[in-house]
Amino acid sequence: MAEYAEEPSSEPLYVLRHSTAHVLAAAVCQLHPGTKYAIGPPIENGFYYDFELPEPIGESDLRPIEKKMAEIIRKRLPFVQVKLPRAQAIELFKELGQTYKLEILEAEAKDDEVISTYQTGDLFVDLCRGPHVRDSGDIHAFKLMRLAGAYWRGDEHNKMLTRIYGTAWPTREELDQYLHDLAEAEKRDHKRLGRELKLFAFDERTGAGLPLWLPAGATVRREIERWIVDEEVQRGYQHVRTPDVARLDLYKKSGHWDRYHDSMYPPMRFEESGEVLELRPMNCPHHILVYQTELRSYRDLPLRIAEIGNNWRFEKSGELSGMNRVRAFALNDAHIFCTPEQLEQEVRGSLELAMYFSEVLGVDEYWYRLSVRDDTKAKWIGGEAEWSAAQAALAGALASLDQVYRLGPGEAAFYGPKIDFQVRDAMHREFTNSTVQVDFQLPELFDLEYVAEDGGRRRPVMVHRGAAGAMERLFAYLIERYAGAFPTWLAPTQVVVIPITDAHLPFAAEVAARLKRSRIRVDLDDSQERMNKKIREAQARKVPYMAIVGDREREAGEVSVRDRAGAQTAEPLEDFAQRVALEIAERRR
RNA sequence: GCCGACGUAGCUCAGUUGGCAGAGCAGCCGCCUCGUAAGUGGCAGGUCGCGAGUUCGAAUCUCGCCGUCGGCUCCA
Repeated sequence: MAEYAEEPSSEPLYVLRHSTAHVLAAAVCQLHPGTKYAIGPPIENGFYYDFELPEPIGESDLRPIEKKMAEIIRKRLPFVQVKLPRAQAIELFKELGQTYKLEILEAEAKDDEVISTYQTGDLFVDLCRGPHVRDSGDIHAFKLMRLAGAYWRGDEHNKMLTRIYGTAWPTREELDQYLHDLAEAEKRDHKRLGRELKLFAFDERTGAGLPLWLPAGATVRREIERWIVDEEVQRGYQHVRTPDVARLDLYKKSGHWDRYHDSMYPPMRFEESGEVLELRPMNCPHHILVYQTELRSYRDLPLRIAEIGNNWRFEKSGELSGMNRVRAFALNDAHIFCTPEQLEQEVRGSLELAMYFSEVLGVDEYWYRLSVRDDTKAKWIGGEAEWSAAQAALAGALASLDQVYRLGPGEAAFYGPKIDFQVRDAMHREFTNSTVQVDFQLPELFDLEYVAEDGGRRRPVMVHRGAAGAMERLFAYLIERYAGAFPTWLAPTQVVVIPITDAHLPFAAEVAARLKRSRIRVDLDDSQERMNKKIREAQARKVPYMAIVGDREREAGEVSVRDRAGAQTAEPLEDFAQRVALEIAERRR
């Protein structure tokens, strides 16, 4: 997301949106005298502007603001750049009572710097590098979208300002297209499809952020999990099962309680015994305990402990979002214990596995974020040398795979840097799916050791990795990626058998039985409905194949196959069963 | 948690200025036996999210909770 530190850009769309933000601010100041304006950058698809308003406003106030903006646009007010010495700029914004602009000037401008301001006619003046369109008449198509609160400088300890989001386009047609695309994206929304396809449900009686996986959704998940575990075992991972709770002390020792107790479930305290148990927010401490069940030799390393582990995090209510952000989730987790020499190779192996999972599942639009520390010292533990060794291993592994990445300063885990696989949902919001993290700190905290060749004790390094991420978030992604039309191997129902009339039910049952023998998930639609209705319903459920049978098929031992794209073929039942089974076995997309 | 919006039948939504709660789809019971996206008739279904308050009277107004959505913050 764009910030005030954002480099100015002369890209035309960027300029247009930035200029529209100025017009928005001008309109708001006209309608709400006494408004202080903070920052108003262009962003992907639009712009926003943050205000401190003299009185609270609601969404019904947006319409009048749009009208005022249209008025300003009709006046064709020129955008004029005025350069001022810093002292004079400070004087100007002081007179205007624009304290946020003063704060920016004082924090970011050097004493001798010439300050750029932009005037919109005589209505509005902003601290701004520009560039801008020539005059407000160059703005042809915009719309205010919504209202939101946003903390000044993105810090929740600061005052919350009122943010107005808008969108702007060169032409009316492009604006309409954008709005149309938004509506289309909403149809792919996993929350909507989750309900329509009966994949999962939320019920306030279980509590916020606690999904119920319905039979169809649980089927997709089971297929993914079976395959994941199988692949990992194949690659030398050792799958374990560890409990969802542990003594609170375990998380105190790991440092998690200290840092994250606000978003951990409250400890369960038992009066009689004095025991204090805690729902686990992640799996690493348990896997460390697995490591410590034996004295480990260098010959055991790398030791890859894996589990699809349930994690419990009490996310703030406003942070919950469908399946993307829940309070209970299952992570495709593993912790690799290795020597420093093995580190880069293990990172590389983890990346390759995550890439492979992504490819087979169809997570095909992602990029790598190398998440590193920033200079907020208190957030990170461990020494400089370890952090740079960790970062070198991560960057080295990416380089060895010829992958480019973007840096994410301040996005590291508290114990070390990581590579995050970043994806976008249907509404273009960014999420982390897979992750590979290097950790020198937990081995230290838990005093992990292995016996080296020379008989001495050494400290292993840990790689934390979620190759497919959390089942919930992955599912949300896949639902949106496929708009609910899963590849056949994942589809909850793979074939619906549809008899043309009740007279064909016995043969339809035979067809279903034959398909089931090949472990194909098949439904026989024996409802009292017409064939057309049954086709319509199978289509709505996005079932990959319909096997439609009547007299002709019964006589020939065939099925009439209609796929969900609408293509039709007639083929022997045996051929159909085999080709679907093959498609499933190959996990074809 | 904070800002804004929202919560009416299983789902999607109507419900005038406060005056007897509606439709379509889904469900159930019939009839129809049909060749590639909705055959047809009937029946049933609602503490209007929950709890207070205002009022002769509240789905509608006020307040507090719960939940959902969009942002902000957070994301081990």
